[in-house]
Amino acid sequence: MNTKINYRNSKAWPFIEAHKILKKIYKEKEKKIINFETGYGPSGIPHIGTFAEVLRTNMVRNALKEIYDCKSKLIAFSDDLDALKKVPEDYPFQDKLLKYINFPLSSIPDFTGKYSSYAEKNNNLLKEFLNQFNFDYEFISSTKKYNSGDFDQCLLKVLENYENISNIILPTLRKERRASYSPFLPICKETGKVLEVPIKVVSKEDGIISYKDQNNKEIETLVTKGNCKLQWKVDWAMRWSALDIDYEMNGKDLIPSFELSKQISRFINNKVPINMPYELFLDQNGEKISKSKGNGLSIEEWMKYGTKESLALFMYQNPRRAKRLYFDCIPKSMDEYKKNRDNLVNKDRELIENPIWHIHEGIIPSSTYPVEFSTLINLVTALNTSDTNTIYNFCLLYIKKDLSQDEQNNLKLIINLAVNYFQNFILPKLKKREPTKKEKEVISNLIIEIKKSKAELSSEEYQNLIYKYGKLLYPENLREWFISLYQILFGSENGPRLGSLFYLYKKEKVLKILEEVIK
RNA sequence: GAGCCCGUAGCUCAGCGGUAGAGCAUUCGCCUUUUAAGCGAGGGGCCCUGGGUUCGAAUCCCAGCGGGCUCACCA
Repeated sequence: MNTKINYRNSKAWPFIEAHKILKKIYKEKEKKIINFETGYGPSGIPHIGTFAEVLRTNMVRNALKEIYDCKSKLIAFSDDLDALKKVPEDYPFQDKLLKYINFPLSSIPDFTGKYSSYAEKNNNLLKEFLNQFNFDYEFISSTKKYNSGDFDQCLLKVLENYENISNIILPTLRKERRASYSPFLPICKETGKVLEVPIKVVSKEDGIISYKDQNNKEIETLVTKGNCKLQWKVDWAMRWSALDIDYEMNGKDLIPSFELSKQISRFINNKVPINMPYELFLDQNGEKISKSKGNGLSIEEWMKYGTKESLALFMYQNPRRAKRLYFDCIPKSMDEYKKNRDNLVNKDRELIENPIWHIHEGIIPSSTYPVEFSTLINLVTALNTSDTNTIYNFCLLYIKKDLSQDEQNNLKLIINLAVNYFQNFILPKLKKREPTKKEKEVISNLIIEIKKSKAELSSEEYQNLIYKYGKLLYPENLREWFISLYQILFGSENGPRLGSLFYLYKKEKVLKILEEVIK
């Protein structure tokens, strides 16, 4: 911790959140470790929202580290004992999965055969994403925790307060649902399904309840040792106590649920984390992003066109505001990242207000890419090519200074991203125009002249030739000539300096391109 | 019905007590050689309305109007 900085006045939200934690734990003298939790439901592939939650929670954790010397832990908790409620629309083995409705996710096979269960596959996808960002986290499987008995003590407490807890939930439910509601969901020994059935308390001391199975037979079961799962709002509250959770974020859709779980926790160990609700991501039209609709962006899609840092920056900005998440966000975020990185000053005070500090957990990279991403996209568009070497060499012509190894690597990296962006979003919209009869004539004369030259031409020589023939066609207004060439060659009104481009392409390729145009 | 978010340039948004900002769009000027991947110059705003706090409000508070999302099945 740097004592010179007054963190208390920081406007950066991770510090504001960290101070809320500090304020609370000052009262708990025994506190040895601060636990941050993020939840994940592995019923489908990880959502970008889940990812955002981990990223943002980690930013708070990092801010806390800066102001308070204390151990902390980031828990990624997977609700893999939850029952499968419906088959995700994009899942390839629809029919096979349909047979497993109401089964715990961790008990469903993975039909690709690569993982031990359906939940395991999705859990691993999440871990892969988190590992890409080098998060330091502890992954916890709900199934393992229930089965190991780690939750037993808290489960018995829930049973002990069965009536009190039920009374909190029941008023929030509709009549039909009230009849069948129970905080405990027995896992059927015969079928393996998670049952939503009314239960009777048999013995609070021994932790035994009973329910009627599908054949109307009265079955007794322990609530402990993985025989029962808690209904989720109770489950959430139980987890706070069992895992001693100090901080947890949630989407605004869970605000009412959080309030209920908070009440429930009074009957367990009364542990309620500091909480920050965040706004949900919207798509281009302002609608909620959902996997089934396929709108908005997935993590993979972002990573195809932007760096992980640009994604992290997007997640950092204004978590309490609903933000539209679509393709246009990527170049903007890429440019803002560079701007923030270039604006970095060494003053501590300003450093912690800069998103870059939070994105990189306080360890600032020594350099970033040497050109703005949007400029690079313009270049790729102007060159109308996906050839990364040509683009790279043109960049070097333009930058005119030596690049460090890091900068070279960064440049190569974002050129690939820019090419992807160009191919998917710009190329389909470009329309090259046919040259007029006169233009064809002039271009073919240009071709002849280039052919005449024995050696390779320099960029100046190419440029001179272009001027020479342009003057024949547009003696008063050479500008028209260039606009025409750009339209014919690239489908846009602006373009690169043609002499330089031809020089990079070399004679053979230049001739090929020009001949193609006048066919 | 309840909760949350948002109303700032034509569009998308940033700013969140101290002279109204960016990108894109638009208008004008610029191609025989310091980078047209553009460059230079301009136009465009009762910062939703009304009240309050303040020396001072786009910014904070209250009320309203408008837009949107979420929850009230499941998680």
